Amino acid sequence: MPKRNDATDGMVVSLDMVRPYDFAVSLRSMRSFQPAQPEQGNTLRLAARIDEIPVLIEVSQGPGIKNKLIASSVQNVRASHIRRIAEWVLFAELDLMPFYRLITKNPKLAAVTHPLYGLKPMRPISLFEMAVVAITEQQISLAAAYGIRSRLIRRFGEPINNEWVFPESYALSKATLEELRSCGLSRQKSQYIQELASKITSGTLDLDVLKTMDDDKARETIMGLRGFGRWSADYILVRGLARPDCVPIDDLGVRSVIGEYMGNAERLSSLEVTRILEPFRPYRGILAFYLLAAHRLKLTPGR
DNA sequence: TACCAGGTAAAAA
DNA sequence: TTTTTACATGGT
Repeated sequence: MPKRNDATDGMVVSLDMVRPYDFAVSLRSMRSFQPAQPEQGNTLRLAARIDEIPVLIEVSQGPGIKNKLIASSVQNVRASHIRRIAEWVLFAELDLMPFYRLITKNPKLAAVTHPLYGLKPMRPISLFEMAVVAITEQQISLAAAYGIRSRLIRRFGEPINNEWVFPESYALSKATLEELRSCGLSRQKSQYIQELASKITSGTLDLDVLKTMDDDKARETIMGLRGFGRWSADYILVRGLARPDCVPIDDLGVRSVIGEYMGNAERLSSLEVTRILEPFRPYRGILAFYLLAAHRLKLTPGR
């Protein structure tokens, strides 16, 4: 039941998460995949634009109530919007139980995933942002892509309480190619981004329809867009939509981590990864995600 | 300094 | 149809 929060004149919403869910583990896992950041505490901060207004949503555990999640905003915005965004990002509707039942048949894997009980992948607020991220990360190092995105965000995004709202498609469609290039994008990538942003702004393209498509149809749709090849399509399915059965089998990290926990400790070939994951349909993506998280969280204890 | 890093579209062969 | 090329930044 949405409530006015008198102290802040904002909105507070309790989230409806399909259990099991562990917010703390999910937050630690998500941060372990990001470049090192200043300490951010136990709160997830989501900057979004809602009804033309920049809004900061904060998600945290209700006081003393382990299973209750609270999303709040200081800005005055409809509870339904806060709920929709937070439940999308946290993957509220994902039911982990069938995955856990599947994994108990393999004691070795069950031992790896047990400490992560309740872990769900987090998804970016918008698929437009995800698509731009995919383009920036093509070919160049993640560090280089991160720098380019920082400049894009500071130039075309909006600040809200020390966070930044990722640029609207409108802002990037209006940007000149020179402006985009000055952020560090190649001529080619600037065109991809401008074209994508223009299609979305004009209403020709709605990336949210991907949410209603099965994996193959979504992949095919993304690859129909200029600038998006096989790698980018898979990247969006895995990271942007967190499809439970999707795995980036060419990814070096995935090949290493599957080898570490399910193989001979060596990095495997893409073919071997495909074969070894076969029995774990339709949760191959969740399994790969758990193994990556187990690996990352071990390497960076205390984060 | 030179090379490579979680690619892609377009040109050339 | 398959192979080659240009492209931009940051780390090593």
